Amino acid sequence: MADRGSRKDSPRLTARGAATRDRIVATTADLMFRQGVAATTLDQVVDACGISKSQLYHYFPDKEALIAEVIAMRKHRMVSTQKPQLDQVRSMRDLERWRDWLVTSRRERGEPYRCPIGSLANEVAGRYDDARRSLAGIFDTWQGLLADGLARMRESGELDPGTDPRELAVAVIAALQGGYLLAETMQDERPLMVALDMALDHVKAHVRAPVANLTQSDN
Amino acid sequence: MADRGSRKDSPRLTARGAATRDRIVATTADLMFRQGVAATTLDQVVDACGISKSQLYHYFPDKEALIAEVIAMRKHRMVSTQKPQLDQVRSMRDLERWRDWLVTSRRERGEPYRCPIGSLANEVAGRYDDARRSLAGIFDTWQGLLADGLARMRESGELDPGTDPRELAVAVIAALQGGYLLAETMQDERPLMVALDMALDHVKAHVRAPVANLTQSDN
DNA sequence: GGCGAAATGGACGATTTCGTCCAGTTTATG
DNA sequence: CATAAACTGGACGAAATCGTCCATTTCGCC
Repeated sequence: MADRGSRKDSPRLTARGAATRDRIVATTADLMFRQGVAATTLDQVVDACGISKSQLYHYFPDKEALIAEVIAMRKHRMVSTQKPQLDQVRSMRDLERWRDWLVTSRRERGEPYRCPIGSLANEVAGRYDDARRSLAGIFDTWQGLLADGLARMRESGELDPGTDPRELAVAVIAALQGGYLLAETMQDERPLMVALDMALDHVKAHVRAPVANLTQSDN
Repeated sequence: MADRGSRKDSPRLTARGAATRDRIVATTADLMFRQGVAATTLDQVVDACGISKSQLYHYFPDKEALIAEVIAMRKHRMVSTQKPQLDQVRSMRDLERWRDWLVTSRRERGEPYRCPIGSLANEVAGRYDDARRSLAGIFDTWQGLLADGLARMRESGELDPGTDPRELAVAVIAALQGGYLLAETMQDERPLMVALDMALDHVKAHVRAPVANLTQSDN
């Protein structure tokens, strides 16, 4: 398993130190999620964490390194929430459950219509190339988790043998991201749902045609 | 026609003044497109325009007003480039032409994989609510142009009578935006093309089913 | 307990950035 | 051509922001 570099660069790290460090990253991630990377000040981080400036520079050489850690945390968090859901995908029904879970879990937490990864990517992609690459890796991993599920659907005969799970996964994640952007901008969750419905219809279009009963109305 | 306030707030405006003002907006728009809103400094704008600080504050009360003008310009530019294309949409073939034009025109200009409106929206949506509303209006207009084309396709009988052009347009624009985001992050235009192909397949799924030959494979 | 390293607090400096001010120049118009 | 208003240049101030420094406290370990 590839070490993210969180623990390696600081030779020795006390339990308290590790806790503080993690708290800094988590708090910064939250601030950057809500107001953006550039708009998040190190002084804000210091205040929100209840620490002093020297801590920040004790654990991170500069702001860019802190951003890198935030991204690493986002990857870890994405995998730990998405993997359990996507690993269970074996049918269209499971995929619909995943879609519903995406929408309802966001709604329940009262979070803004925004993807923690997508919004990050949009802001830093043209500015910090290392960050951009890391975020590309996150998207790649995400698409991989989804593609694995689609591959299972193909192997089990639900999807057409000619289906490319990877390409399908790219399309679905793109729809998800675009749906988030429109939903946030218009302050309305319907664009997100519409986009996800399109994506799932697109997957459904690759369902192996049943021998009879072609006229069923789906959705 | 709703005046955007470009000419109204300055009672008299010399030809030279108007030219300078427009140049400021255009240059700022370009800088913000390439490096983001927060990362674009007023001093950078001053340097890039070859003007001095007082001009900026002669024409615009503050940075937020300048951002507002940039957004207004983006709307104008979007309409002037998208409307000629989308007004001609009367069939799936036209829609495919629009898709190809989107991809190739970006490629020819050597621009980054980024939507001038989407990237703007992602950055300011959670920060300046006025800007967010304006951008929502742009998306709404854009979707309207596309929906009109889809409505023509429905009226001419190419699309199913039960089709909702507006909802379809939302889905297509979402795919476009998500495709842009993935393309920029992964530095690869394929996600954009995959997303647009999905969107067009989704429209195609609403093509009125021919009376016979139901088992045709689309795509 | 004692020693060295890690962890912490908070002031401080350098730079950037937004916005102001005022003196000088150009333009429109009688 | 004279005058007022639009236009312009560039220095300047105030605040924000990144990053540094050093004294002090806490922790790990013998």
